[in-house]
Amino acid sequence: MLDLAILGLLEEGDLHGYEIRRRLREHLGLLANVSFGSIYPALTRLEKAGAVVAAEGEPAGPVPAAPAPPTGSLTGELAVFRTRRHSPARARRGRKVYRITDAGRRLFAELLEGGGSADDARSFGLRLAFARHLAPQARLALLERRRAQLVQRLGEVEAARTDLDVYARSVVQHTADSVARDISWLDTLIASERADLATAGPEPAT
Amino acid sequence: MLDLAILGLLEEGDLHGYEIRRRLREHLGLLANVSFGSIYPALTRLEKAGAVVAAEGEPAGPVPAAPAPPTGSLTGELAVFRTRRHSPARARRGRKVYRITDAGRRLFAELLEGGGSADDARSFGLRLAFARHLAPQARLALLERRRAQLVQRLGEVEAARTDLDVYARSVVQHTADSVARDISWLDTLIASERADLATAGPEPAT
DNA sequence: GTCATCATGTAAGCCGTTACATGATTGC
DNA sequence: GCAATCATGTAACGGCTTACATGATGAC
Repeated sequence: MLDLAILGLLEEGDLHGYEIRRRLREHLGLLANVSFGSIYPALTRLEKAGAVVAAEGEPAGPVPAAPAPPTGSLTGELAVFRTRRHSPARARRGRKVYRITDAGRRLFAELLEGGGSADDARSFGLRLAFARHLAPQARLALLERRRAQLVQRLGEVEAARTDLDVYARSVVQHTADSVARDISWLDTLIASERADLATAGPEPAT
Repeated sequence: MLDLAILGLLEEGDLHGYEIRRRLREHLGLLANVSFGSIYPALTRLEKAGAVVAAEGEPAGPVPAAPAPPTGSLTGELAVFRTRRHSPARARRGRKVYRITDAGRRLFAELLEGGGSADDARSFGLRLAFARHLAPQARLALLERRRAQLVQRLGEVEAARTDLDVYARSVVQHTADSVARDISWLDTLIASERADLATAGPEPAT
């Protein structure tokens, strides 16, 4: 799950560990408390797996890094700028900037789809937050899979109509309400995706 | 957290591991996927700590177990009945029925208050589900502590107004809405608790 | 020159999972 | 007698946390 988040952030620009953590806390509310003890090992692991490469201190390369492809996001370039604010010629030592590789992009795509199979709320939220990188059909599939899960969960929760006391009942009830709300949220997202599919490309596809 | 759940269930009647798991899935929607690999080690741990005692196969004791104190819940007694459905005289071998001890009750009370300090949603939900066992003031304190946490979280989420794309923004927005909803739910609970305190015992206390 | 912040990393441990192994009881 | 369920347990591992250790950089 952390891998997915890291790869997703690296998709829009090179970053070092400290910065990755900062963005995790700031941008996504999910994964807010992720700590260094998780991030650095994860980066090492990803590097060993060939999903990312580390450029220690950006050794005076004339070509900065991200060639600013039209990804639609300025964040990456801003980060590079901010990084260089102080020492325009000398790179900061001991700072490892990571860049995603082609293999990493493939891994990211795989994780984004159902690869890791983790089906909790956090995992879904994370996937959806990066859904921009997903093909329209895959996006729709993600939403519908999640919806089905929630519907099932709602059924289970509502079946638990036992002799609970006030407090337990309140918890169960509020949980059920929350799940129901999540489902209708998903419904609006699904409707919106369907509309996009209908207008943009009404091809029958595979 | 599991310890809390187990002790809470044992407060209203003696149970064996398998049954504990069943109730966890059924009653509380939280902790729905807790597995045997967690429960049995947890029980062993609690037994070693003196929080529970195990009666292997209920060795023909004439006094069943829970002397049916007026806890207000019939669940425990029902469980005992169901357990005995088949073999009224002969106990099932290899089945370990656990009973909570005084030390266990103390541990339970401690965990129920802020002992373990874990402040996630699950932990709170679990505590609230057992809030009946809490003193009114402690109950109120629990609710208000949680409320403060959520308010802070809401602030952080709303501060994250950066240049997110549609999907990420939707996730953040829905998260914020959910947190806001949780807060107003807590508000009704808090109001209700205050009302109870005002009518039942308007003592200034400590 | 010292303090806050930036930055990376390691070690120990918690809390839970899956998978595996085993056996009793009951319904048919 | 056989299968489904009930019932208990172990082993290996996963993912993340806290706490610790270290050092560079920049502000003042």
